[in-house]
Amino acid sequence: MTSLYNDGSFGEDLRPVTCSDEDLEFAYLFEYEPPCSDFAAGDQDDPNLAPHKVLSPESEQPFSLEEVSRYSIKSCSPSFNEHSTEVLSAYDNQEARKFLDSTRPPGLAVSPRIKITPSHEHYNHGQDSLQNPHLNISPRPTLTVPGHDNLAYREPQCLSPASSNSSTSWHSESYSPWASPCVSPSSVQNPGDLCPRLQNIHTASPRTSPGTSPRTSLTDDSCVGHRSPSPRAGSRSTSPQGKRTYDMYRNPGLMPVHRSRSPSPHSAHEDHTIGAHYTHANLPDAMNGFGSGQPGLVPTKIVKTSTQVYTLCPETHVEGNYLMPCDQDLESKPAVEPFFVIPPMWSKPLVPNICSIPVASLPPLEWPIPNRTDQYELHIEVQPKPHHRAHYETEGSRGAVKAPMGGHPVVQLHGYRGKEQLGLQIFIGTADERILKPHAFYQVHRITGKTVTTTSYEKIINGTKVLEIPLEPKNNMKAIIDCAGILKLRNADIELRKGETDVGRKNTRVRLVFRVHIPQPGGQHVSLQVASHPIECSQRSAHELPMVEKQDMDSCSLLGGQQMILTGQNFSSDSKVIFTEKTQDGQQIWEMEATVDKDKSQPSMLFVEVPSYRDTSVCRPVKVNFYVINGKRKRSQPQHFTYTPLPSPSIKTEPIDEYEADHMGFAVPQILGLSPHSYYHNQRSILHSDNGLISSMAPCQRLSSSLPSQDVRFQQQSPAIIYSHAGKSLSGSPSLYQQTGGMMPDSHRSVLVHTGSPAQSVGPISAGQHPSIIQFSPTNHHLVRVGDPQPLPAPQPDTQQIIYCDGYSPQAAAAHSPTTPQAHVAVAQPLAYSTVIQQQSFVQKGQQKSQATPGTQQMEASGDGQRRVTVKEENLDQAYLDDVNEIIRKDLTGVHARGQT
DNA sequence: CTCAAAGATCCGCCACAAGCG
DNA sequence: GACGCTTGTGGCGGATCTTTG
Repeated sequence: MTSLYNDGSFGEDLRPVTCSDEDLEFAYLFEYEPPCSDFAAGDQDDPNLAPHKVLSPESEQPFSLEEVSRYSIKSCSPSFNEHSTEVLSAYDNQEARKFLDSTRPPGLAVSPRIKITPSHEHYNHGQDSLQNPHLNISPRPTLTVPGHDNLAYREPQCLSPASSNSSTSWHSESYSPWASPCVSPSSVQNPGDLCPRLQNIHTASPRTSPGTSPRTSLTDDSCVGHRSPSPRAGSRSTSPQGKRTYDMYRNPGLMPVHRSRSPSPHSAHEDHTIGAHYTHANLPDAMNGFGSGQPGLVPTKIVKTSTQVYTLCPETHVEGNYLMPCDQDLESKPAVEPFFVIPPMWSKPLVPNICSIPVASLPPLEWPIPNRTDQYELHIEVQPKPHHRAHYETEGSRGAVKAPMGGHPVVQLHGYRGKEQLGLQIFIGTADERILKPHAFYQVHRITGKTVTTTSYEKIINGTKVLEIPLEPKNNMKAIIDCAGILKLRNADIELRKGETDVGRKNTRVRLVFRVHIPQPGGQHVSLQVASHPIECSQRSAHELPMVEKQDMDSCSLLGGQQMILTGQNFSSDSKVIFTEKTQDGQQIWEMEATVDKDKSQPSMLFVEVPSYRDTSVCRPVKVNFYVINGKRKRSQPQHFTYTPLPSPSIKTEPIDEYEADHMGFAVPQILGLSPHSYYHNQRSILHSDNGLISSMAPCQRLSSSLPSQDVRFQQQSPAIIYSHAGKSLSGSPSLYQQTGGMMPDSHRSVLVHTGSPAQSVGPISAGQHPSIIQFSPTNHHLVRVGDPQPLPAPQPDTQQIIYCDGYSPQAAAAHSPTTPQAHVAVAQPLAYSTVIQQQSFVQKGQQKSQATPGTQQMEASGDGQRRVTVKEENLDQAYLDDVNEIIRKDLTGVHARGQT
């Protein structure tokens, strides 16, 4: 297998491309985020978006079907230009690189990240086309790379300036990042082998995201049986949205095509979505803007499907580099070094935006955002079921996420008084204890069909598929989420992605994340986000693993004895409930099986008698975990339970500790309407804390909103106000963070982020205090300090600012790279700051010898450079740990240095 | 190398709606 | 237009094969 990546310079567009060596010979691969409404299409309602004619370079007439069909390159960027084009060269071909470096046009970067296998003959069709004199668009002198004859770079330039961003001769083919990046240039390896009718069908990408691909159309039923050995071949779902056999992937020519008699009620928008596909028949129209009126018809992948030798025409630079076929014998030049042309970022959405706010103005998906302000609240009225079997692309849809009691999740925006509808964005987020971010291995999948009542649109934001559905005042700003399924991406595909550090294995829990952006006067907007409870997406776990959804109590006295009712799934008569206690470094120090009342218990309910704690003399609350286990390795996620000390006048008051913090934390989710038993609600409070961090960012753009700190509700939710409750120095009292970590499942790892100056006073961060942020990168596990070298403008005493970084761009945000885009906010060292990083589930120990407690790293320094670093470790994965420790090491080094001075 | 678990794919059924006679 | 049959599609449940640790 060969893995291709586009270059990191395109940040968020890090897409792995995995091709079988047999399939891959030369491919232009990329995905672009958007839309390109001015490409080969137009908006019938908007004269400014009138279809652009894509003219044949030869005839200067719109492409004909025949002409298009002669081209083998399957799509193109509509915007190849000096701003956007990048040439990627072979990773290990220094010679080629040097050559390219010396010859490439300005503005074209050469990436060393591509590895590719030699070319193969795949697509006679394409080869013929490339040899077609009609394609000899530019008779410019060609340039060959010594020893790499079929290196090629081509920029479509054959278009008039008005449509100069359009392609010349490409078959469009979508490439979906969530879809398997397997690119099969051999879409039709041998057209003659296929159903003759299929030769004229340009199928969807073999890995096209189901929900994103407008269905291809079959011209002849006779082809159906050809591709399915099933006795019910004709009746089996042939939806390109879903059920595809593995063979179909291997041979996309066998891809089913759509002949729906019941088009989706949203089909009018289908082609506005990403990943549009074309048939040969409709491609010319699409390219020429005829007939479609579908601004979203944007090819998202270029696949050259010929072994034709190409040469670079560098002299044309921006305006006209073509991939020129030449006559050199490929076989005599085995060292094929293909180039990959990477598209630009397009900012225009493929879909008609419900949300009118430009994507570039919106916070990245991995940014934590509160679910409420004093004015608005985004709330999940009905949570999704804790299990939902995600479907692979090879499968048919497995439907929309449902609610536990039937129906579907419901989300409502409270407090909105406007008349305009808003767009509710939905994406699949992580469900571990880290900062919520888009899940690398799952994507939201738009469900359409008769059962779906909610209109939805798809878009990609920074590589994450996002559904957008309208929130309408007439519906009381409530949306029934019956259009959101979950698509599972293959682990291998995602793990190959550059910069991806997460592993897919056992990473099967997700959350539905909902966002809304509420425009404010003056062009600002308030963004709110809420995430659902975790959803387990694996097949097996749905049948085997017990899951606790609810517990009727979360604490009792040390003596135990009380009955606790657990509600959940997959309980059995053999289910046991085990209470455990672990130290901060993850060592289990207590385990006790609770008594389960088997007579009362049901598959969805367990009646448990809470065991007494091992030491009933302790005088402080003790947090433990329990889990349900059905047998070997079939245990639920750990749940949380707190033993409270027996009332005694002799109990002395302890300093602020985890327990106190926990209770503070609990107040938050309750206010938010989340289950107090869910660990994740605590994470929400983490996020809120981060929002507090965000609020400290400067120089940033204040986007919203004025929040009276006197609002009690907001005080209970706002991190800034929570801070104020904490008393004085934030860092001096890490309880806020400990509480969060303390509630985390043992099996999880976490990195919590805290910022604040010890000198900071209560309330909103004040001017001149230079708060700093160590922000855990959602993707790469790097910590990025976001400092503020400049005194912050003093916020109004009664306001809270939600600030997004100035200069934020999709590229930056999407990069999923902490080192790129936000660099402009990672500015100079703050004059004084404090950092508290708390990790749980560490495994590495002993790096810091001056730990106050086992498994805890703590470093303090006082004085002007007041800094405090507190790290707790409990069973964190090593990889995880390494990243953090590196940051800590540097941080501590700096502290030491300061201390010495 | 073996094994088990998890991932990925495949198979087939059902319900329902639309097309059609 | 009603009816019944056929077909297409979505939505599963479960089995099986493959990969991974």
